[in-house]
Amino acid sequence: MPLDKIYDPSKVEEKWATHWAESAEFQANPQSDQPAFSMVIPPPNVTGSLHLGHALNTTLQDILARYKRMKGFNVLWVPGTDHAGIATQNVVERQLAKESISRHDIGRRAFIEKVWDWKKTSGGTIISQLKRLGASCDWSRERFTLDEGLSKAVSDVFIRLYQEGLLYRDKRLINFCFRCQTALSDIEVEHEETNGKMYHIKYPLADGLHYLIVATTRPETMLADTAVAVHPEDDRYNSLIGKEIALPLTDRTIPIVGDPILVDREFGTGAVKITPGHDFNDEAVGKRHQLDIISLFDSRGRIALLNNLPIFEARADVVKQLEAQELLIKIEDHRHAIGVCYRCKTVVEPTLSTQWFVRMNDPKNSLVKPAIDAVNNGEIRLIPDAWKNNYLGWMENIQDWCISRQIWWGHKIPAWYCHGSDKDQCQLICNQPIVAATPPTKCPHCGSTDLRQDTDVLDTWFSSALWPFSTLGWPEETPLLKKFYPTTTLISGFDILFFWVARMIMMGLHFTKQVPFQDVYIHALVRDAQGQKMSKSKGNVINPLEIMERYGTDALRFTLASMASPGRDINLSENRIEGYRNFANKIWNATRFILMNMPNGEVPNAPSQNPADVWIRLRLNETIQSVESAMDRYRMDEAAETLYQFVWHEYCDWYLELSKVTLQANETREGTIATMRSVFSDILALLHPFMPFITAELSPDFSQGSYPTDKALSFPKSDPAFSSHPDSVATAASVQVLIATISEIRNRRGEMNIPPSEKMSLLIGGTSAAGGASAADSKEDAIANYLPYIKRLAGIETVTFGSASPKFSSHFENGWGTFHLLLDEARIKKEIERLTKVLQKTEKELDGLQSRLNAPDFIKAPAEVQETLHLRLREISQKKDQVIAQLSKME
RNA sequence: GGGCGGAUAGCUCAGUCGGGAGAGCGGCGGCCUUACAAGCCGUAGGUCACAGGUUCGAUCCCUGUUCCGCCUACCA
Repeated sequence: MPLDKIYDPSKVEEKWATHWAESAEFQANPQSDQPAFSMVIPPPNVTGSLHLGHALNTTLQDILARYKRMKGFNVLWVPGTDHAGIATQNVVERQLAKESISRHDIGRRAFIEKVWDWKKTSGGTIISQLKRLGASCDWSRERFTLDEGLSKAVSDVFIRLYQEGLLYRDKRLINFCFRCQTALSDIEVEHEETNGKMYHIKYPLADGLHYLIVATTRPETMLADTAVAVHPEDDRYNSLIGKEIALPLTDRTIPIVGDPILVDREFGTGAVKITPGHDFNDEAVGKRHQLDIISLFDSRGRIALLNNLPIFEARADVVKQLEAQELLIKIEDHRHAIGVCYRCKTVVEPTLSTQWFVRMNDPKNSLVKPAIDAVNNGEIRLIPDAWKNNYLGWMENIQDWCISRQIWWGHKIPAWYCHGSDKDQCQLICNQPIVAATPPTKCPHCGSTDLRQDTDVLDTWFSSALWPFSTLGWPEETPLLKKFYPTTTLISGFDILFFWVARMIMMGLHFTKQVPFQDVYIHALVRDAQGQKMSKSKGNVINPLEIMERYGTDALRFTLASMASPGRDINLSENRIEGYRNFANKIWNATRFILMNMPNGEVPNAPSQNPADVWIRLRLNETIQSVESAMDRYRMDEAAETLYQFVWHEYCDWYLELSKVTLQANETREGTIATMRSVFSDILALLHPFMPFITAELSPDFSQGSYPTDKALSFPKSDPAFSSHPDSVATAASVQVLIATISEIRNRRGEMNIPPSEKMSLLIGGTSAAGGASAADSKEDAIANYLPYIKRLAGIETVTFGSASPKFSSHFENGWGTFHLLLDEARIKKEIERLTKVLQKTEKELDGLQSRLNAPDFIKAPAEVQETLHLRLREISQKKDQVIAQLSKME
């Protein structure tokens, strides 16, 4: 079936995506004795839909997976999704809101059912999009963080951490999002610079005579103040330490304390209101001075003391009251960072609350220390390693991790509390949670059967921290776990380095006593062409599915791969994608050309000695080696670029063009077809990890029978014996001279605008170094083989050999001799112009070189450097002499 | 405040044992040379952010400055 003239990805991609998703060829085999290679996908949110971050992440993993598979590894790539507690709950709540229903209206059980329903109908979107991208995951092993097995792992880990004292429940200040109605961990709070106000407020002393001025950005919290702090060495205030303040708007008095740690004498007024119930710093001050803690907000962020006003209205109200009492000195503009919820961007409030925490700062460093060591000693490699310092810095300052969330969608906390009535018997003990895998039937202390499970669920990141081993069956000793754990490589974006990667390292080391992965490849963010972060509000979001539609999935994949240079964000520009779409078309048309020359699908098997065939095989070998070297260093960008250059600018531009000569002659034809086909077949294989669709589509044309699966399709091997053989090397060198010769002639034709249709004449003489007619004769034989190539590719009709030096010609020299491109008199003016330009350039280059060589201390440079520079000097001055000779001859 | 990354052609980006600056796109000129006009051939275009330093020699190493991005932090 003849191929279309233009490659249309939409005609083939769907077919292959479906084929890969349904076939068993990517299923890993725990019984195989091939070397294992394993990865787990960073599970996208089940609510997700494909964005460019997913596309990049998945493409890089797929390239690696397919590459390793073709290299003979037993590859396991585990796919799956994350239940994404808050995000998913938000989605379903929004749906209910359309019917004016809140989750509380229908209750917890019914709501959870709704979420599962939603998951069943809509949760597969992201997975099918990953499949559409060509991801060669083992889809038979798809996991979900709320699967039974994974939930068992979560429960086990929770219980063990509790038993080891690494998990505790405590009433502490935590970040609370009143919109999501839940506590958040530290890193779930984003800091946003905003223009706020700084309020200066008069705080009268209890004696009624003096006052202090405090400065605050959150005046409404003053209702929960329990002290004012000053610096003990601040002469303005230190005599007041120990005195009392009559806190305005309340009937309370609060002490003035001296605290050198918190108070900065230079900032604000040097006197700080202390609100331990709503500020992390103040909480610390409160601990140091045994201050009371007052909580202002109810669970919805309203202040009971102010008629249940929400925070921002309460602020306005407080300001109004202060003004009325003439206690407000001034309001200044003030730029500062406020914390917002990473899910809904609502301002979060530090709030006193009882929550579960993972202890990071335990004296034995059980979780943190091993995770630091593993990266320090290279057991886990971060790539690029610039991330190491970042990682270590964060780990060294890590705080306890708040893991309980007051939402409904997620893993329920396996803890029960006794609500028994016999308070006298075990009043204290019954307040302790009963942590167990299965619901206890009665309180072990008082025997009461009134036990109620903790209503909170766990932070989504708690379950994803176990992902590399929970997906393989842990805590069971499954064959899968044995064969594929620790996983080989993790590919992740830097944005979840702390949310996810660091926690997997801690949990992995603690529970499996092994690293969860050996290499962590950290890729960057995809931005728009101007380097702006893509966001819905800016309207600059590029939808990968739309790109795939317009340019093809291979083009998108190749773009992402080739732009993924380490440590740098990707600014995705559409013209780059278009360029790689053209590349796919180039491959398509190269196929058409080759098939045109093997009309019956017959593949001759004769090895060829045609120079161009030898040359391209040698270059193929070198390309294979470069690609392998790049892949081993996780330089997918380098590998992609190398392939692009080789395929387009060597194989297509030169080799196929040169081959048109040998294809014309019966005695050379077969060998060329064989080489052309086999090299191209290797090219398709080399490109397959990057552009799986088009290569899968075209490969069958170059092999007997049907499309070979990845497992059968092996990565091309380089052939060092052939590459280093003196005959191959010599032939390839000659072809390089041939290419240079053709380029020189084309260059002159181009400058003079001589169209290809106009055939020209060439006179070839001996090299000036050898000189004389005999030298010219000896060259004649050497060049003879190459003349047909020169004629066809450079538009030459007649070639003569001789030592004459024609007056009207453009001339150049190389290893083969002296070439005169014969011109008619009318063109000489153009040639003189060209030569004058060349002369200027040469002189400039010569000057630069001369001055470097003449530098007084240049003798200190290494001998070989001196040598090459002198050599270059000789070459250039020789060239200059030639140009001058040419010019003088023509005048 | 601290830390990290970036600044190279008009645009998007490569480029480390320090020794002649590259690609794609765009521009310009010429070609339907029958695989491909999503193509072919040729060509122009850069004080490698700025200022110092080390060196025989710096896009590359060191110091400082400016601008941009990100992370992080208790300046109320």
